[in-house]
Amino acid sequence: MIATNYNPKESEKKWYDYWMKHKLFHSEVDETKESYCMVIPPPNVTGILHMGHMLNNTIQDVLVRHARLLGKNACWVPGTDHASIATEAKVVAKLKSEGINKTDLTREEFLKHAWEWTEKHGGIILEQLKKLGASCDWERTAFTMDEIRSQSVIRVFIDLYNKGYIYKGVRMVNWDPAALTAISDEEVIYREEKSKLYYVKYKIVDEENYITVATTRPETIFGDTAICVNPDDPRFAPYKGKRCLVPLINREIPIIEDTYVDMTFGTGALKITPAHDINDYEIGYKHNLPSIDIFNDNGTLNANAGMFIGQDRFEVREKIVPELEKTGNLLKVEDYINKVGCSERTNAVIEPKLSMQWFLKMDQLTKPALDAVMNDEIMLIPAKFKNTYKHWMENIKDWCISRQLWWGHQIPAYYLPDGNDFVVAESIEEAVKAVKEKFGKDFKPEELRQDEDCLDTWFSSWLWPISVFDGIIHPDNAEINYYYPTQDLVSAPDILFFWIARMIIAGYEYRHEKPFSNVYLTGIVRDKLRRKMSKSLGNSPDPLELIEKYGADGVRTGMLLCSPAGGDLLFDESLPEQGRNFTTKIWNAFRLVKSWKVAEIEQPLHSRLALEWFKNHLNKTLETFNNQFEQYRISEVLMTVYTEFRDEFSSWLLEIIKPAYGQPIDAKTYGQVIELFEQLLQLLHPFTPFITEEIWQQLRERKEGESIMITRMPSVSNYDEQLLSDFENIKGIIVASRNIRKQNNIPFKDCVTLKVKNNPRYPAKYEAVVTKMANVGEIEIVETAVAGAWSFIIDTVEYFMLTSEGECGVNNEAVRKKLEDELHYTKGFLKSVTAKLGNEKFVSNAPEKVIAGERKKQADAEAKIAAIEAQLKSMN
RNA sequence: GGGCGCUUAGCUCAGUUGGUUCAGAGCAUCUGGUUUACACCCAGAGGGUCGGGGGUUCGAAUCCCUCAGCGCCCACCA
Repeated sequence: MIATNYNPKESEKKWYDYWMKHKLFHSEVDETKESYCMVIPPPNVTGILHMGHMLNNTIQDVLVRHARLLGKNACWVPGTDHASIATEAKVVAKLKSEGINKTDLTREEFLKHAWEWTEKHGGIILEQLKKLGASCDWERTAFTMDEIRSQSVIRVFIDLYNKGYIYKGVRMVNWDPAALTAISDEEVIYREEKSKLYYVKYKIVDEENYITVATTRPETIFGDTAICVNPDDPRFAPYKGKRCLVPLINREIPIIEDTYVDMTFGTGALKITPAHDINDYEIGYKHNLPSIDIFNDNGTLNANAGMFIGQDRFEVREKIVPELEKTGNLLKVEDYINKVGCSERTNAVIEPKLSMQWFLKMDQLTKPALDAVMNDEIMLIPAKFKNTYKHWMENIKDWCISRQLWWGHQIPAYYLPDGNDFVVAESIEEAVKAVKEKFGKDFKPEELRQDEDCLDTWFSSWLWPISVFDGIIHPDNAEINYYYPTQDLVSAPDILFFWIARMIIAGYEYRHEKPFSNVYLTGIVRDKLRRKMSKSLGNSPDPLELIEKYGADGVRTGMLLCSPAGGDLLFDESLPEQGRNFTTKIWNAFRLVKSWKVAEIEQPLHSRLALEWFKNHLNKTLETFNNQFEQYRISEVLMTVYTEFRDEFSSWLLEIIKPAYGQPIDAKTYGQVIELFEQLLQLLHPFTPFITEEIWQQLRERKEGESIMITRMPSVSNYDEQLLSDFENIKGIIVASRNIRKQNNIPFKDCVTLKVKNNPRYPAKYEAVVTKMANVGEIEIVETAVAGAWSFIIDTVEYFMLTSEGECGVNNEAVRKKLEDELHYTKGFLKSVTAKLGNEKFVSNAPEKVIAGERKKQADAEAKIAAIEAQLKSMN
């Protein structure tokens, strides 16, 4: 007995467990099979599933299930990322809520807390992915900080250092005052912000004159070490070589000249704060100016400032204004739109800061990675991202890879007691040896000190497609050789540089080969108002609640129905609702089929014809399906299957073969329908894995361990275009007859009579389908129009409909009007085609094929006009 | 400031190397309908001067120019 209603919850649990039990997601090296591999973009280990993950992982699952159905050895490797900054911030916050400061802990103590936190929250997100139906090979679950991945990172660091790509140096870096670490250029997001432009007067030494600068950051005046003007600016000629006083603290600084200064901006004078601005730093360097760092790491002012010590930089910006006014050093304040750099992670305003950091030289590494994308060795989908990628690669700067954090891979550099000389080594023991070798000195392990910093998270994830197969430490192992390069990567465009580009770089550096062939870049999930989904706006639904409400299949379908490649997905609940409705539709079709009693009776002609048609149709659809899949047009593939199932299979095929109430269905038809249903389920399975498994299992007797997941997708066979087109005409006849019935209140149970005016285009072969679907008696071929009947034209064939009593319907004015409109239109069409064919330039320039097409159109139009005119005549 | 992309039905999008007079879907809307799978449904219908202007061409949603609006990426102008 089949349940009236499909129960997604029950089905999802049952089949996911079943798939796991039979290890159907698991892949092993098998040289006899083609591998299809994909690595998951590892979510933050302590993160929870959001809508972006849903979209992303649904697409991945569709791809991997599709590959499996094509008979490939499909392997989707899951895992998580330690997410250095994000996780450390969470742990710090958690400790703080318990009254513990990170600074009170040793590194070891802190890491203990961090690991506890990770063990507690880690993997939650992976469990959530299972609810979605993700068919990952869970036995391969990796973590960027587990043993193998950590070793890989260290090995790569050392290798790059030895190759001379990694260096250590004092540079101006982006300092995140909230996370208390340096971050890379890519992690800085520039925003426009309303701000003020403060005009601050600096008194000239020994004169009553002032020089005025315009600045957005008056709180940094304590770090000023010069005022700079353009040497060509006549306004400042009198001040050449003079000195002035920093307001409030009255420190003397020189007035210098540099062509860098834009004379048209502000007052034409620029204050120079080498410690807190990248440009000022360069000018300071050039002019040999001292650098005064007035900030603590957390963005408060330090003792160097001389005032406002310990207060936050933004507070000071407010407070300094009245002080400057008091001393007469503030000329005016203007509104100003400023570009402000913020930390991608903490959203804190970045403070340029001079500090000792580790960098990776990028210029040489990027070459093969750039070429690979430009010559389509690696396809970006959509291709528009090629430009963005190229631009980034060509303008890449050295990557700051050190972070002043504890949660991450500690930099394997070991310092001698002098604190200056160091070696890079895999372990302390190795370091001792290396020191001996390099400096000829013997030290005990405890005398060497490892670098305090850890590495940027992306310095581990850029190895992901290699390290998940242990391809760094054991570059020749069977797994990496078999699975690498992977096929597809599904990710969001916002990590194109952070992650994707760097994986490509690492791929070529460490495997001399691309890490993947296709990069599918998803859109961003937004709400209907195009706003990003965010916690603060409260516009982000909880994915798990959606699954609860609409079922995983419904949510998956809903996400994909509306998600063009690379385009944003404007989500609202009508989408999963539509998805859910579709799963219900599938269920009901299944119920119908299973409700039939099968008998060894003769197959009705209409069933045989309909099945023949549908097989052809399905083949054509399958071809479309394959083409769209190859182009990664995932939502179009879904739509293709959606309409095939709902319109062609359910509304046409099933309706045609449906036996009369209480009557059995012939075994032949039934068997074929089951087979076709199975094929449709296979096409649907990548999108709706659960319900398709549920139905597939019930459609026939199955053995334990069998699954639709591991069946083979049907392949395309030839189909007959003429047959398909004839059948469309048959549908047209049925639709037209339904309309006439409706307009004239003729119930379906009343049989009607149909006559056809003799015409070779009439698809007589399929009469039986019309007879059943339109409930007509025998169809008669006539030589002349039937006066007074309801009439219509399909493909230039004229049809006449009467009630079974032979009563003639009366064509009403609306019908006549419609015919007349059509006649008018067709005549116009004919005229244009005829004119075109009469145009010598067209005939001589257009290709043969086009001209032949036009000729056919001309003939068709003429035939159609004749048919309509005949009908109109018969109405008179 | 530089680069890239977008603008097609109320909404979200297709529209393959230009082939015209029928610019397609899905959703939404409207009109009918409880016929024995399904109202989470069925049967129908309406709705677009393809952002504006100009050009190339026998022919333009499609190619070129220009204007307008939107979006993304990059960039050290205080």
